[in-house]
Amino acid sequence: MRDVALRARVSNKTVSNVVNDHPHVHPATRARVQQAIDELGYRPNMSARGLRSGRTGVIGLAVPDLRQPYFAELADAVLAAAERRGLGVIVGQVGADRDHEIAVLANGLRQTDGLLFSPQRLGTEDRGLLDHLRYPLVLLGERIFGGPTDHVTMHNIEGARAAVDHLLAQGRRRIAVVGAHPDGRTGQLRPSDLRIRGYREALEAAGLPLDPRLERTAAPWHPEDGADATRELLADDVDVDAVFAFNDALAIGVLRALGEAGRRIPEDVAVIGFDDISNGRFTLPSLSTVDPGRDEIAEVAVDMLVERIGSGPGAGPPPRLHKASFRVVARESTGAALAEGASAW
Amino acid sequence: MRDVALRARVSNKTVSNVVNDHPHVHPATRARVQQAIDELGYRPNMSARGLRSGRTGVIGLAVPDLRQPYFAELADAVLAAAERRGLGVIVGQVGADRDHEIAVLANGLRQTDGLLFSPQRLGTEDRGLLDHLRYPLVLLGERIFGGPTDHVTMHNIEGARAAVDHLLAQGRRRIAVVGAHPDGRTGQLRPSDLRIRGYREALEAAGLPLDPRLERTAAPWHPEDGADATRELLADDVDVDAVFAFNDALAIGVLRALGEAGRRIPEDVAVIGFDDISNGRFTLPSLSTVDPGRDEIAEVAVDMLVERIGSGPGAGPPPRLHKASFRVVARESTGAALAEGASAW
DNA sequence: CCTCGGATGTGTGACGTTACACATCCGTCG
DNA sequence: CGACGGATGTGTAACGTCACACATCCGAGG
Repeated sequence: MRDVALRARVSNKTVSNVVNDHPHVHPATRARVQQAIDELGYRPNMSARGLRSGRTGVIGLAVPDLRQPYFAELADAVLAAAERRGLGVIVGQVGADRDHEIAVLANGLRQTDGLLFSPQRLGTEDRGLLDHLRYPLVLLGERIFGGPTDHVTMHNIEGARAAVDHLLAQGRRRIAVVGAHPDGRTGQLRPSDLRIRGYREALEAAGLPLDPRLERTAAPWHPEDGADATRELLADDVDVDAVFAFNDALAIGVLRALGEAGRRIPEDVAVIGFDDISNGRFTLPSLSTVDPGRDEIAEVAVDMLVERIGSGPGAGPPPRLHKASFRVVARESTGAALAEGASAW
Repeated sequence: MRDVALRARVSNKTVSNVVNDHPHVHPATRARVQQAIDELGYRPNMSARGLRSGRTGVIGLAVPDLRQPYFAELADAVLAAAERRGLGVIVGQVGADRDHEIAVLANGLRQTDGLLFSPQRLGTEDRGLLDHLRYPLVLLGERIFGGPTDHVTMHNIEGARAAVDHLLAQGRRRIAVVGAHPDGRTGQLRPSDLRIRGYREALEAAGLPLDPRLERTAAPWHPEDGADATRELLADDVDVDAVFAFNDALAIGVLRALGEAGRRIPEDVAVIGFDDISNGRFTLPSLSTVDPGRDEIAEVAVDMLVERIGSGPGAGPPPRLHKASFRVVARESTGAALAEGASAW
């Protein structure tokens, strides 16, 4: 910077002013400085800027695993949202490791101004960990409620209910779910707990009985788990004309297991998932699903984080909870051939 | 840091020595300093460290789009490899935008020590752009050859040839490809050009004729493009008993289009893809493919970049080209029911 | 008993940037 | 015509860390 200043015959503060688009720089001076910058190939040193300003211009995103399409697409959305705001994103993979999650929470990600964190193992019972953070944090996903931080989530109950309503509207009456989890400790509010609640609400509202044999557990939510659960469902000889899988990865496994068993989709069994991963468009048949508002989640989460970073520790508004809007995406697997029907919220 | 030093009754520098595990610190002193660190909750300021050392401990990874499973899985592998070396990774999505790629190349990613870059639009003809970089760069993928930088790639020709050999070994004789590109400018060596070369070599080695009607173009390589190309192939009434799709995303579309047309897989038509994305395990039928050695690519690329960062500009070994080892993964879509047969290279 | 050298620890300054307080210039207004 | 104020530009001092050159201590060997 000093070299640029000497070459342009100005002080280095003026160079700084030019680089940062400060006002009160004469156009001629600005041009001279810019030329010197170009000639010398000067580029500001981000570490020094970070040291001086206390900001790095980089945020962290901690997700369990990018190989899960949902998180890859979430990362995509967050990266895009951050780039629009001139921020870099350091991505960290935490895995499904509770200790690793605690470590990330304790330290944040190095070199970042704040963290977007989508925990998979930590739950409501760990909310105490959030009390004395040294950096701005915005939580994504369902696993911690009522903590002292901002939280962006989706309409799990309502989305699940809309998915089941969609199946009911197609005349289905024996609707199974795949992806339930055994009851956890009190206060656990996992996505599976919420989604099964939406399922039960929808059935009850329709005056249909609940049948425990229709509620199948599956964990983790990978395709093979959905396939296994479906094979067991069929082996138990339960009467079933539709399956609501708690995410699209499970649903892909459900499609596969039904296909193996010779069931026609959607004629014999309709299938709907949750997440709207892009792959669902290309399964055979294409997969109906619930779009949980991923882009909105990313936008809002980055906005909240930026605001927290800007307002400094302690200050700023009280913790907020934002639920993104969702819609049912009807495709072939529920017999809604081409209609991308929407059930907005 | 000064607070820690005062509390532990040592100098600044000794705190630094403790933090950095330098030798020549008395165990008792180390313990006292560590206690002060814990009591004060001191955490080193990475910006200052970066300013002082000239390193940030963060590398950049620029990929076209994380929604493409191949790149999501590549990112996963790179993140894991970087974490093992104590490095952070700033991920940038460049899209399929030539100007954006040039901009990334010109500037690197902010706040990073070096860049792993997987270009999608830049080609051999742009190699001049690499001549005067201000930062260490390692290229991933096929699109630039013979430039002045390290380059990690896969065995495109050999992998494609092995895929076709696998089909030939199953007795297939009318093998189509999906994913060719129209001839580009001279010197273009796109993956499609290389993979089609492997295809032709395999056929010629087997004494089979080349049939232009069997070589179908498709771009970009998304599932719908594979489905479209397959529909056209079938509409043209070409005799075909196997399809080699140039990546797994295309192959998923191929499976779909064949299914729509009532062709049985693999009885009527065998299908093999390329990339070994994890989703291929869960299609119906499961997808045979070529594992291009993604983990090896990530490991080697990060190693090379770390080495370049360490050796400073200009120094270090001459540009290297590393080709990862590959293997054919035989699954149901080529009739190899359960065997995860390997054809190592 | 002295010297020497390894182990241990210290002070100072500089990395590149920006904020602060301050100078200077020039046109305008009373 | 003098004073005032906005526009424009300057010097200096930090931000937190680590490297350098340098002290000091202590035990071993001559």
